[in-house]
Amino acid sequence: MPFELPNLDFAALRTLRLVHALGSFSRAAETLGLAQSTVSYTLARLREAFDDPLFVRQGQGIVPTTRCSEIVAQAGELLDRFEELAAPRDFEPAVASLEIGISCNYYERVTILPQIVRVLRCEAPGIRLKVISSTVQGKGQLTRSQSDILLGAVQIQEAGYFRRSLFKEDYVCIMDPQNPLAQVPLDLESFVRAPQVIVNYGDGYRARFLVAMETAGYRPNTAMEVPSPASMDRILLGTDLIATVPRRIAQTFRGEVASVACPVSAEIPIDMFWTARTHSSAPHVWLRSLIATVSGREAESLQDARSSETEDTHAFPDQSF
Amino acid sequence: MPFELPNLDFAALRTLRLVHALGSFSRAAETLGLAQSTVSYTLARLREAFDDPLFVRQGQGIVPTTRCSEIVAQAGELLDRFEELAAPRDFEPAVASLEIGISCNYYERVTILPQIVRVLRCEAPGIRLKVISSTVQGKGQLTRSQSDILLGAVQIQEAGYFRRSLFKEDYVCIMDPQNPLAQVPLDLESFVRAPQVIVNYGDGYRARFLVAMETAGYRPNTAMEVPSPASMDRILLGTDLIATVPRRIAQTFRGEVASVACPVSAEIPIDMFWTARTHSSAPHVWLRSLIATVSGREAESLQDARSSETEDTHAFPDQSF
DNA sequence: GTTAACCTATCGAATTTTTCGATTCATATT
DNA sequence: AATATGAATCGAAAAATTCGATAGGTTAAC
Repeated sequence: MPFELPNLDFAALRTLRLVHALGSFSRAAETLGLAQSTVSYTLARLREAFDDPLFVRQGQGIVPTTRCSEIVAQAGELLDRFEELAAPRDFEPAVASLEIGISCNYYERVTILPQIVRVLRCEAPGIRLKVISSTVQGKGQLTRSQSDILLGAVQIQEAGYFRRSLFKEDYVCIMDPQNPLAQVPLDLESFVRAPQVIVNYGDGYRARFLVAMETAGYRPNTAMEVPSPASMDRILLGTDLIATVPRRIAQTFRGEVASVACPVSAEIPIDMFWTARTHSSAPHVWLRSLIATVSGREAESLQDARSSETEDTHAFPDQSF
Repeated sequence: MPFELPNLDFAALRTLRLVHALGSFSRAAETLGLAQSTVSYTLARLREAFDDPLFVRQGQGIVPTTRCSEIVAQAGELLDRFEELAAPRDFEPAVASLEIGISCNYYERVTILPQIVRVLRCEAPGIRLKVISSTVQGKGQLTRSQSDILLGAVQIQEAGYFRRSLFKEDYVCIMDPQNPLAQVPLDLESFVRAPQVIVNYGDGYRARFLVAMETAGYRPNTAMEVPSPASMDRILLGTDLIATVPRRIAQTFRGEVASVACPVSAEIPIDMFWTARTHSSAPHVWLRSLIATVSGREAESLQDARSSETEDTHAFPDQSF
């Protein structure tokens, strides 16, 4: 009996990964819906199995040992492979019961999700969507399994992610219907001069039309910044302000505000990303296909986020290598 | 947030692998020293997790489903990787590959690092040292994991740091060999009067002999300040200036400048600090031991940076609680 | 066609592990 | 000092795993 084979369950590895990601036992417990003492006990088992303190106290919080970071990296791969292996191979939308995590921002919540939800309630009422704000962390949320699908105008260069292009969006300018600018096509000069409400998405992101403007040497007349285009109509009505928002956002204000083409042309490519972990899971394949379908015709082209390639057998397959 | 998160432990995967190999629940149970019903129960869990019968009865025995064989192949890899991951990390310098961060200043880079590097290239060529300037932030760099080891004449009062005393250094005065002061032992009065090049280490630090002088009521005749003792010889040669530097720094100028004992006695304790984060990591233990060894005999005394401390049972142990 | 041999599945009880709430302990902050 | 934060620990409760015994099902032998 020289060696005792270490034993752990995958849930323990998930806990380890989460503690590492959050830097806190208590927050991990909260996220998992468990008591803090439970996480503490799980960590004790992990410490035993790996014969390492894993986390040591430092200052306010905890800091992972060097070995811990190695382990988390490896364990992450093990978990992904296991979850891929255990992913359901077949499912019936009508009876399947599971939760799928989607990470996206306001734009996708407004333009894509409502249609998805409608279909889901009819055809797959057992699929529960857990939508979280991606802000600028969408990629990390995917890799940490905090979400299964990432939607948005995101660019991921690295290998290890699958991508499907959904559609391209462009900008329109919206304003009070009384605004003189709403009466005629908007020219560039008027656009640049007009007092604008700029959406800054809570910092860390600059809308593409702003980048395009700047590249062309213009600077908008920023009268106000807000973090989200939500209820922009309420802001604009009765003012001389204009706002430049994606076309589909503008459509949600239909009737309330006037919209005209934006003289600065900029495209927003909206993509869907996922990882190998859910790549072969039947419900995920189904949902991704649904998302692509409701996103419209443009969704026919598709690719891997990485370079390579395969083959497609479904109506709206995720990927062709 | 994936599906009904499947959970299994690695022991279950081992059982699966064994059953697959032996083609029998009972023999697997026997091999594992378990009851047959236990294996049956484990298989029930596996069947649930993978949503597949895995084994179906045929004739005398059982036969694996195709999915089962896939799973066994994958699970075998998962098990191998897990066991590799959980295997006690015995550190072999010759093959280890990792980076270790050291925070120190010019003095330690000149006196300690060259010897370390020499040993490392022979015995542990896979260890990459990342040396950063500690200036006066060494402690913060440690706690922020910007470095793993801090070397220098540092005093850390707080708890949470490990310390090992390396050696004590003293000062000598160096000057042009032609300097009259170089011909006889230097007396205090001449020392105080002599025009000095003062090393200010880029502000924020005052050399200990300066503190000692001031305490004794003397003030040096400062002719010049420089941030580092590097190439001090080039500055001194052909002048009447003197400089007071740690003995081992002076030795790097050997032959170029004359050096005499400094009449102000001040000791510089050179210590090594680290944190719990790397305390139990085999490569770090090994390197710390190496640093202590090449730092010489004086390294035998050792303590914790915190209050408690004990004696030492190993040749050059970091610490024993 | 019955029986014997050989498996796996299942049941109830015993055991072990996991979880929880409360408390304690350690550290940092006021 | 006092307070706040967060991990460790304790005892009790809940859940899971394990075991022995037995049931159910298939094959081979008579």
